[in-house]
Amino acid sequence: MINASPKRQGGSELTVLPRAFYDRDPLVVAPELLGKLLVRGRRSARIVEVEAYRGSEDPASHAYRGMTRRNATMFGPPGHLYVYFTYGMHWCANAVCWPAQRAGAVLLRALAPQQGLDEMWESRPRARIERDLCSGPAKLCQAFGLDGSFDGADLVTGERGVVIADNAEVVLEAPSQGERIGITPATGAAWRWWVSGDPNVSRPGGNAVRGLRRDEV
DNA sequence: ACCGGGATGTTCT
DNA sequence: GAACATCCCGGTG
Repeated sequence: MINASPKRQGGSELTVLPRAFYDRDPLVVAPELLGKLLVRGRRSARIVEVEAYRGSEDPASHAYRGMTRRNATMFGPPGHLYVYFTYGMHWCANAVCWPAQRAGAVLLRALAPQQGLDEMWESRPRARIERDLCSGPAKLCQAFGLDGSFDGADLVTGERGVVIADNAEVVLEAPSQGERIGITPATGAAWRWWVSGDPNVSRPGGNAVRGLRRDEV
């Protein structure tokens, strides 16, 4: 039980997002997560890029073909962290959404580091500039030390020391929106959102894989 | 800046 | 055996 009510370095209290925040359609939750703070111990960062995965209705979702050992957390209650292993070496983190069984999730794709940067640099020795710390789904897991032992962690109680908190200081402009990145069933759905112009966004030009250009909103 | 390819091993077919 | 919600490095302009 750590950091259920984390404090900023300056002393102002942070408000942890309640369960009800996550208990909604991931398409609604995802853009609302922009600007919120991911907090673990002294480390905190503003969420600047997310993608929605719509459970069993979404061919690109890990939950599309039903529950397996890997994706079991997605089928549990909302407000927990779904952390999975991919490409033989990387971890990625999602916030579980929707009521249990619907298996919705929001992938955290990029963060803007706020505090505890020294620990992030230590966790990411290959990073050369600050925007390399959290500018990708696997990078941010490295920076925050998130791995399989955090799969299922409750973001509301802060049971394993990780929470997502409100961030009243940030005024949020209308986010940019485009297609999701790195999925093979290219669904055509624009279920990725990012903070316009933020240098930490993983691919500012949209889905620009292999020379493809995407229209931005 | 952009592009191509290798790393690396779990999960599911 | 193939796929994988990625990253990093080394090539070329």
